[in-house]
Amino acid sequence: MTLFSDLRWRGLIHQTTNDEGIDAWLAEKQRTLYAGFDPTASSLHVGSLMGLLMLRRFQQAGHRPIAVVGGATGMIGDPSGKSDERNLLSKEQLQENVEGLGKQMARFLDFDDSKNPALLVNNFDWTGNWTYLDFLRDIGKNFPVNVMLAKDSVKSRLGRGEDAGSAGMSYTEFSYMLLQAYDFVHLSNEYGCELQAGGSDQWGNITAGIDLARRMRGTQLYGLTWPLLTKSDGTKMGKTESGAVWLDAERTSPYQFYQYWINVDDADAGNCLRLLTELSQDVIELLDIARVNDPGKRESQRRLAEELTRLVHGEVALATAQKATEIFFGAEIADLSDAQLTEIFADVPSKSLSRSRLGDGTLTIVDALVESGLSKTKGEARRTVEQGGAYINNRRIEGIDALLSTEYLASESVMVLRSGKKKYALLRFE
RNA sequence: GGGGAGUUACCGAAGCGGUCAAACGGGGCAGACUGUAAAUCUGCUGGCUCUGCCUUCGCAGGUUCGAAUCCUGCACUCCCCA
Repeated sequence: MTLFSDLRWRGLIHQTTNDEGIDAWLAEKQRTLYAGFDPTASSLHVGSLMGLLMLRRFQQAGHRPIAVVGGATGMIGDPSGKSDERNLLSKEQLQENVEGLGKQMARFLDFDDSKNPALLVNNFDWTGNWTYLDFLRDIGKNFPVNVMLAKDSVKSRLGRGEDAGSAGMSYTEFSYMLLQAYDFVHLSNEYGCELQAGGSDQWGNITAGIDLARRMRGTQLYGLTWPLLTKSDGTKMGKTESGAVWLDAERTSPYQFYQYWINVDDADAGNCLRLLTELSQDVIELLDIARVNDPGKRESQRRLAEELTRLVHGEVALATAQKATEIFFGAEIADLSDAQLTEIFADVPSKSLSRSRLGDGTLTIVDALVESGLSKTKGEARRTVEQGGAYINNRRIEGIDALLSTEYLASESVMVLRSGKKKYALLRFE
């Protein structure tokens, strides 16, 4: 199967500038392509996965990927797909973000390959030195305003009347597409880059780049977009109540990341497997069948979580996330070390108590629940225990008078308390 | 300025002299069921040194053996008439 037919099968192709020819064009020889990443935060998130994986798929197929971080375009703000004018980030903040993104990309792309190494560039490097007058004369001259006004990203913001929510648009954002268009021209000059890939909201910017290249140099460039990653209910993938799902372990722990995918709706699982994993068509189709026959087993979600966690956080973090999952969903906790518990329960509140309280026979289960913060009052703690909702190391504790001693420790000095199904807290006895 | 209604626990809302820590609903917390879903069902839901004690029914006083319930004053909210 060719790269392109695989992408098609996965549903990764939304539009191309050359539907009939692109498959053969890619098969013909090594091509260089690029995709851009917005440095609006210092970490990539689930939304960036599509782009990273796209570049990765191309690299694995022997092509040469360029990841462009928008140090310059980020200063302007891409209006595509946005209903409101964006706040500008400071230069310092942008610089920090650009560096953060670069580090994460090494997980997905091989920058040292001898045949087709990936490349990471920052468009500030070639855009920062333009003077305003030069830019207007050399670039701006090639942009008919009527064409610019016809782009969806502009139209949707200028719509009057029926589109009452439209927020207008500043000249700054209106100029955005010129910068991105020039990126493409620059990359084609500098690196022979002929293809730009992006989310479907990038179509207008991509074609703007292709037009500019034709006008300035008479060269033919190509574009390709992937669909936006949305759930069956129409909302964006990668958002939780507590915010975006990040690829940075500091922001979204590997456990939370793993859990996010485990909880993907049945209706979205097939799509996610196709769009976000590198599993083969055979494997994915078997998972589709399994999902219909035995949805309760959730093999698709497990596989999805496994593949993505491994890719983003590595094998070791995956193992920890899986171990944590086992524990969080009831497995009795025993024979672990402080270090392991600390890692698994990284997201759980903990409290330190004096070790002597374990020896003197005064610390009851009720006290422990209150100390840990799992219960607000002793009355509440008592109720929890009486109703069978109190656990230490995932073993139910009966009787409100139960005294805690060192034999309840799960490791050298840590005890794992749980109230109800999934509220955990650690007590450290030091 | 005149007349009326109200202020109850996390929220809404009963209670109108003792059996009221206060009905009922929502929320919350546990349990069962279950696919780490949704729905459903059950129990609990002021605090504590817990067969009892303490603090709560706008605030402050008073009547009474006894008040969330009656009286007086104060504060705030709402409605009607000017």
